[in-house]
Amino acid sequence: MPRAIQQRSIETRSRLLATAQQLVAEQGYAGLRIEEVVARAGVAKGTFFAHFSDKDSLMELLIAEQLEAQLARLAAQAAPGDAEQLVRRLAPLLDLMAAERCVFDLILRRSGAAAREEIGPIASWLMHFVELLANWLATGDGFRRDVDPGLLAEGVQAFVMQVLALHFCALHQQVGLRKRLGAYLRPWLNAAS
Amino acid sequence: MPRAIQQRSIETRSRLLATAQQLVAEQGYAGLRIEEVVARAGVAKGTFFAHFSDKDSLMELLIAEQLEAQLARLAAQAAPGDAEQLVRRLAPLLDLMAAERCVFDLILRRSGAAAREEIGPIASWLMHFVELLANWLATGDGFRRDVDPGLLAEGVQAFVMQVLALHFCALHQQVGLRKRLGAYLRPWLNAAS
Amino acid sequence: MPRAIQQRSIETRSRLLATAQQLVAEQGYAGLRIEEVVARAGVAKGTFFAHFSDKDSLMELLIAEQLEAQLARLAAQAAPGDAEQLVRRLAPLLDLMAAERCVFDLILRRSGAAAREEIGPIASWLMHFVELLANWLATGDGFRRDVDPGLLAEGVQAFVMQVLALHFCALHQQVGLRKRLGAYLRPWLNAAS
Amino acid sequence: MPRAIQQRSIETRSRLLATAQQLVAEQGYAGLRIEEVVARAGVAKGTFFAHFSDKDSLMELLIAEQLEAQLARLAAQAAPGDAEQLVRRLAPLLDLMAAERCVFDLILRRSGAAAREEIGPIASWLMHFVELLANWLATGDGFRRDVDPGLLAEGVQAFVMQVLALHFCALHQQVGLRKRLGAYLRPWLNAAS
DNA sequence: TATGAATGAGCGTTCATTCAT
DNA sequence: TATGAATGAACGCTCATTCAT
Repeated sequence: MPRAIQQRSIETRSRLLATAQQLVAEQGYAGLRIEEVVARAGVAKGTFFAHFSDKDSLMELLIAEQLEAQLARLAAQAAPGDAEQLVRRLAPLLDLMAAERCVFDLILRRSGAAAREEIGPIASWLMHFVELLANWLATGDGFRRDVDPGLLAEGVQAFVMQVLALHFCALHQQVGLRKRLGAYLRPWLNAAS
Repeated sequence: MPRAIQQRSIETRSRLLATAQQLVAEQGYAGLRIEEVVARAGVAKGTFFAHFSDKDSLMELLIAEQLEAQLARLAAQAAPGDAEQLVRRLAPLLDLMAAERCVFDLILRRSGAAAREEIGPIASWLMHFVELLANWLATGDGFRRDVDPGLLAEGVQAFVMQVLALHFCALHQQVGLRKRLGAYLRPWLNAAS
Repeated sequence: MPRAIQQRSIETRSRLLATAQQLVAEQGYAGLRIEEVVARAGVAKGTFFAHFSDKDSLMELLIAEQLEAQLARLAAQAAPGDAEQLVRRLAPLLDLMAAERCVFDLILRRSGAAAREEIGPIASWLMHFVELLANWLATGDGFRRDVDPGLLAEGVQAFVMQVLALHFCALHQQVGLRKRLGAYLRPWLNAAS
Repeated sequence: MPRAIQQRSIETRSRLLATAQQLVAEQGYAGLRIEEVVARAGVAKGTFFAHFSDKDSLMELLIAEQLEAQLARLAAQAAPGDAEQLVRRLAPLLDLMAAERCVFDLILRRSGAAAREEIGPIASWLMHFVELLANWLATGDGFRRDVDPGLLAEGVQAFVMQVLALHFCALHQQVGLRKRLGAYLRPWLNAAS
């Protein structure tokens, strides 16, 4: 008879999460150290790994949480009418992903798992995100109709990633994030006029 | 008063490169160890760091060399007529980049520098690659004309990267590399029929 | 919530110390290699640095241990009656410090910390050594009374160091160690006769 | 028939010395790198070692030059009357030697060579310094007469070194340099009153 | 004399992860 | 569940010195 998960366990886990979140807020994801997390949470290192399979899993949870919040915000809005509007909608998401190189890396690393069985929080988020995009693209008048909205949505994903990848290499590119995305999405999405 | 670079220096450098290449051939990029390189090349560790700033720089050179070889091969060919042909042309390049996760990672990390001043071998290669694509896209009859070929070419880059990123996440996806790229490139490139 | 230090940790630490001591006995302090220590102790290098901040810290511990042993031996003896006797008492200590250049260097580097808060093993030893000297000098009939014994003791320290410094510069000076120290200490310590 | 030393050689040597002096002025002795010296002097590394046996020799020359200047200044003055005055006289010398740890280390390392045949610039300086001290101590009325002035002078050396050694270990001790030296020298030097 | 490429041997570091208790 | 000591494997680095040309 497997016992219910103990109360203490739940508390420890959420304490670890909260602590990690705090540390990320202070020092960013790149500066996150398990050592610090456990020290501040007042547990042993081993305890951490009893709750999370590895560091990436923790980070994935934290990042996915932020992404989900943005997704919820997007989902609450009406479909954008054209590429221009879409870019504007995506701006906060871009900023989130562009904040830290390692965040983008993790997203890249975990995003494709969408095609597999074991779907993590980020892959799951991405699926929903692409679904939302597909819905939008199927709805808006300004979008092309000759291509499957699902494929279009994946293309949007590709361009978002491209824009982010360039962002992390070339300096002084913050300004261009949205502009560049717009340049890609207009010919990709817009209905032939 | 900088004097000429000595012959010995050139030899040592190329010996290090050749040795590294050999080791990569034997064990892959992921298995490359500097200690092994210098040991087999018969030079001191300090000598390595006198020639290359770090391990990544060496790897970048090796990878860029392979990429350049492919690019030369492509450049010798006539422009593809449509997306279908283009995908076929790009297949060897895809295989190269898909061979090892760490290779793709390095390419991603270094590719965007194209927009900056200090251009490394990979960024330089990418520039030339995109230029070639742009030329092709400006030439082929089957490609759309309503978008700047340079932008089209960047889009191809985006889709190549997307396809590769997915490749490394989902297992058993090798088969899909080309197919998936085709699915993206057809609507992106083809002239409206 | 710091818990108790585990037994295993204590064992590992003392194993490292014992191994290092052994290696010093075999090859001297100058020949001590961390890699050898960990290899022979059967622990990982990381473990070493979890126990000692760096190589110098380890050496300081080992040296301090020997110095402490000598100090204990001295402390067990009655106070010397005059400078002559004092020099004879100090001979083993001199030999210890004169055995290796790097030992003396470390002692010099660490000795003065006596005046600070963070007192390492050597500085701590030196404090006790000078205290013992002061006690002796306050007791013996043959020592001058017009100067504070603490200051006298510090002077002895100065002369010991001088003698050692000379020892390491001029070759073939071993013979002179005690003689030279005597020459200094007689006028410094002896009661005006 | 050995040719005279070439003019070019002399120039190179003095250029190296001047350059090194400049770099020391900018970054201190501890920051001195042969690489920088030769780069700025516009010669090859090998050339440096054709002129100086090693880095220490160069530093010894530079340091000895400063020490000699101070010694000349001292020699031009009349003998101090007592320990108090002596300490005041030595203050600039103390400051010089206390400026950098590595300077003091080099002096310590080279000072004892006085007892050998191959006398370097620092050992030579020290000999002269101790001679001057001996002269002074033989002259001044306030100094004890029961001990050979040469030995007394060596004692002064010992206390100077002691004071410097302490200076480099304990922080915030600059203030105490002279005071501490005075405390030692008074009982060591002063005529019994 | 001058050159400058090569040497070399070991240190300190990293920190997510494992595992015996 | 929780603990926390131990792991590990390679990297980057140092930079005065040597030596063949």
